[in-house]
Amino acid sequence: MPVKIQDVARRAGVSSATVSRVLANKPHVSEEVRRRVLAAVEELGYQPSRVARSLRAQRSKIIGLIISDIQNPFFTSLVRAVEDVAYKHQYAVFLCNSDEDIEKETLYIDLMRAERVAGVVISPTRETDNPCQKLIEVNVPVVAVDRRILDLEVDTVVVDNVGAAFNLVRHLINDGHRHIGAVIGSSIATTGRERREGYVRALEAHGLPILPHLIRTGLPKEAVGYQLTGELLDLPDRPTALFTGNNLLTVGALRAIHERGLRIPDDIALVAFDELDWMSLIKPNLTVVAQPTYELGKTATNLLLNRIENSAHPPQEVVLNPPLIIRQSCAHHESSSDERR
Amino acid sequence: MPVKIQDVARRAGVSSATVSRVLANKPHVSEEVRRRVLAAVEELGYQPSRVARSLRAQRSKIIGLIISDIQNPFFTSLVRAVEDVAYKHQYAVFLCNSDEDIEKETLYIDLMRAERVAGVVISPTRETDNPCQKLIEVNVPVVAVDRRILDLEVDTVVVDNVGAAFNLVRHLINDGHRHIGAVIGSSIATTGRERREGYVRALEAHGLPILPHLIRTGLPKEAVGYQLTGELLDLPDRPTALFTGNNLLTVGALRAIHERGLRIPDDIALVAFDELDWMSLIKPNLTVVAQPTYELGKTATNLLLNRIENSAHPPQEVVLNPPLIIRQSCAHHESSSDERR
DNA sequence: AATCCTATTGTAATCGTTTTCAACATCTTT
DNA sequence: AAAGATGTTGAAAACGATTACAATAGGATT
Repeated sequence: MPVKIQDVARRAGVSSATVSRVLANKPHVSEEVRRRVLAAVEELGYQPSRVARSLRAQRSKIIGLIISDIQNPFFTSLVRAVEDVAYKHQYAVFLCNSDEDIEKETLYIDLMRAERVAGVVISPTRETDNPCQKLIEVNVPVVAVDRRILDLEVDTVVVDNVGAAFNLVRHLINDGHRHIGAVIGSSIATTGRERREGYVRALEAHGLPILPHLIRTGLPKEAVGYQLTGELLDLPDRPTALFTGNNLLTVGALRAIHERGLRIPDDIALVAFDELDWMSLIKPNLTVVAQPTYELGKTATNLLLNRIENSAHPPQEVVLNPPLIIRQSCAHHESSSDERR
Repeated sequence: MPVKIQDVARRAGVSSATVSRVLANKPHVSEEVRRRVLAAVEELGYQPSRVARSLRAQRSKIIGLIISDIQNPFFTSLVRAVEDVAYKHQYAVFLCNSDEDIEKETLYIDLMRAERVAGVVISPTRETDNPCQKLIEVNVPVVAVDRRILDLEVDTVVVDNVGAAFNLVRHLINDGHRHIGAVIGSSIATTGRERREGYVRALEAHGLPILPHLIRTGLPKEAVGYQLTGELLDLPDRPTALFTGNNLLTVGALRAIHERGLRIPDDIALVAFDELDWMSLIKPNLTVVAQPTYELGKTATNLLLNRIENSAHPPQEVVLNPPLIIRQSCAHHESSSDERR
């Protein structure tokens, strides 16, 4: 039904090869013919079939984007960045929501392969045994963003999770806290593992004990944050401060804290990984590490496009440093000064 | 590079036609051959090229999704629904963020056409003169969601904006408010126009005057909500209550209200269109109309898939009724009782 | 046993591009 | 003027699947 290159060729009185050459801005076409072809294209409203092009070129101008939770504002911002960059380069974006589910992730990766996408940006559900392997095998470029894939050689864009978590927890310690709870994502994914490590290192660096029952982990969802925080708050030796390792976990934590009528920072101090734009509306404002989400997505997509152009160079790793933003959620803690000296 | 149907055929000792028949579960294939083919597929890890299929079938198994703001949780939830339904039916989703920009929307529509997508779900930037026309012309099914396209015959899924806005404003009036400001999206899009209409009708129904300077409109973004609300609050005859017509406008309004140290509902009452999941964290909880966002996306996608299967039947319009949720942001207003009797 | 069906399989055309190769024309160089 | 170089164009072969059609074989019916 739609008009095709043959129609344009007929209208302009040339062959389809010539039309193709004009459209691709190839040399060796006379001005006269070029003019006629462009006129025909205009008149017929011709639009090349990207499907036919993809088949011929053995590669679609599409990039796949696989994330774990489209409803998480962190990823939303990342998606936005990927989309912006792709749009500028005339690429379309396949959006896939893996839901932290490895089966779904695998299916989507098969889909990417079947669609012959030019490349994939992924925030992998887990660090090892990742189905991305299948893409690498058939030479589809992959960029890991936010989370790593340990056993594959791919371009990677992450933040310094260990350092940032370390800074957050050290801040609590410097405020006098000695009994600090952690609500973090599970260690299957990079973010959970590394942020936990930052927490542990900060305690160790200050000679504090690592108490396993103060570290709670689970899927990075609000309901889980609510649940885990509740468990910590109801402990006989309730922590005086909390570190939450993910924005949704933070929302859940806040809900649990509010529900118990506890005040921040008087009853419990709170530092959080990642920021949410509406957080300035709640009091007190939270001390957080602000992730450069848009930057993350933009960098990843640019890396991917580079790799698509030229796959020769060795994989790159970009580590961004998220700033610590100190606000009012963790004032100086008095009582603990008795405990240590 | 990837294995193709010919490779499978050779391996199984049959022709590619037979392989195709097996994979499509067509009749007239002997059990013996079917077994051999499936074994070959398994051994080679064959995956059909969806690109070649699309070319041959003159239609991709892809649906296009064009929304105006991926960072708005309303759309995020909608995207999620579309993605879920598409996934179940083996469709991939092209995500396009139009940014309320008609030029970008047009470019994306051209892209959809060039990619020969099976259909498009769109929340159109404007009601009239919509570029979707171009899709209809080439028989690509379109479903409008959240917002209408007035001059095209397409399936449509929206909420009862007029009714819901009417209910919200009536609630304020019943609480004694007589001087009510409105911060709404501009009337180019359905949501802005219809919600404004609901506001106007509610005032009229109660014999209240429509004061143009109390109605502020603009793009549905937080910064705009902040700006417009600020203007209303700084008026010499500041309204005693506010109606915000969109979730992001609400966030901006809250910021403006907080910044001026005003209390809700004592200094100013507030009712809002659409809900945000973190809103339960701020006090007081807002009286809102809760949009069934997931339902919206799900219904739209199902309608689209139906239309793709069978384009014969006349366009449908589904109108969902969002519930009014009364909370604490608009207590009874005393002073106004003097004004009217 | 001749005829007709039906079940199974293969051949080849098709979808809409791009690109290689060859053909021809024109221009330069000797 | 012959030879070679260069510029412009078209014919045809890919890309990888589906499918209309033909071909063959075997079984049933007369």
